[in-house]
Amino acid sequence: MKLESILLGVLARHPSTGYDLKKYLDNHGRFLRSNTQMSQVYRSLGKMESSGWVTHTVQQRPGATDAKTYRITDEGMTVFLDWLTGPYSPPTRFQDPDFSARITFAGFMTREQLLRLIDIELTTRREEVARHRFRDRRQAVDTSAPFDEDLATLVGEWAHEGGARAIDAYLERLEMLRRVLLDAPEGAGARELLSLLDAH
Amino acid sequence: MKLESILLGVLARHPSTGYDLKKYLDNHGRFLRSNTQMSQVYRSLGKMESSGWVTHTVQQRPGATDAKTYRITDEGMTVFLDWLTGPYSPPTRFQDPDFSARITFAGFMTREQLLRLIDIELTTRREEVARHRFRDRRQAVDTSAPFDEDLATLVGEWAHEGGARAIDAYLERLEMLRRVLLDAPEGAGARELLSLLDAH
DNA sequence: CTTAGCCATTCCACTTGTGGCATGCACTAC
DNA sequence: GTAGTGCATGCCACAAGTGGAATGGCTAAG
Repeated sequence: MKLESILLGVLARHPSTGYDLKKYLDNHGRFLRSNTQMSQVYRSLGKMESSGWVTHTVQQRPGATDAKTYRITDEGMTVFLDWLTGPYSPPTRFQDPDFSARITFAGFMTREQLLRLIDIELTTRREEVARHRFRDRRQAVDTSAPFDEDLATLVGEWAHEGGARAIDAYLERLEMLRRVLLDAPEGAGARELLSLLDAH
Repeated sequence: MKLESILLGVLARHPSTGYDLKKYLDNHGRFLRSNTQMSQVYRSLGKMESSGWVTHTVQQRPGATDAKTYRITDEGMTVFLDWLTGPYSPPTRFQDPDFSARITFAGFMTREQLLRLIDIELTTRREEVARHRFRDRRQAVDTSAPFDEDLATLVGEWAHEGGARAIDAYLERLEMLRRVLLDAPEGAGARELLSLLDAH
């Protein structure tokens, strides 16, 4: 996940200062990235500005540091939409934020594009499960340090079981969203969509 | 999550070549890291060797590239155990692999160390839930690009609900493991521990 | 009155990771 | 036979992220 894509997505919704973006990443966007540094935000912003993807205007704050409000340009919007609706290659870990980062900006997609994205994610994860679920999990141990094999086995089984449940639940939720999108009539409003979600 | 810590952990269990380590990362270790490059593995190995954390011996493979088997040194073991049992600061995203990376090497911990780790993770995530679960999720939209607000609302609610369930399930599993560790008698073997796991 | 936290930006040295290329043997499947 | 995959290492340019410090005014709590 590129920080730039997230920043572009936020700026595509509304103009922000670097500080606002950092706040976004710490609050609403905290599932998209851990512990992003201020410096990283400002550096990305600088780079994107020199690429012509964003521009800024200065807000004078008498007595304090001036605030720069960044806005996405048409070119930036093109870059963002190309990323958002372009080819998606799922990362190895389903917990990685690549997929959620994209659907965070679902408002900029059509229903068809969203469905394509979901289908890719679904088939990838299903394959993953098929390949790894019943694989041999034992691992050789040959160490001079004290090693508690019983504890290792317990924790290993616990982790495997938990991982399996997590991915199963994830698949079910993806399937549910997919069904809602397919079942919903063309011009369904938010209320109608949400009640379909509840129904499933 | 440092690649180095994972590599040290694997080498602490048994000697491996760079290629083996890469295979580990693609199979058993695929939940610890997405898409690690060969070059990255070899570079880390080189750096760790010059720090004195690992050494290598050469296996001649007649006709093919020589294989280097890496072994952890006493110093490397110290560094690894310092990381493993040292202070843990949970990342923002509970899906990030920091916690699982540590418990992957639970065999090198005592039960008490493992319990401390679990307690830190538990209290952090509980606080996180308390702070964010019922927070206002609405976001301003002020864009010139086409934006489907109904779709955005649907997906936003779906994602929130799914995230909430995921973290709840995670908390429950952590609590369960904690209880098993507390309930198990001192010298319990693997079989006994696993049946306790099933019982919960 | 003072401490703490929020607003806001910038710089810097450094560490990590990405993505691809080159090399070359052995074995299997078509 | 030849294409693909697995074994095995290493080099390179570049992109991205880390972790901190410096600056300085504002507001609210104690």
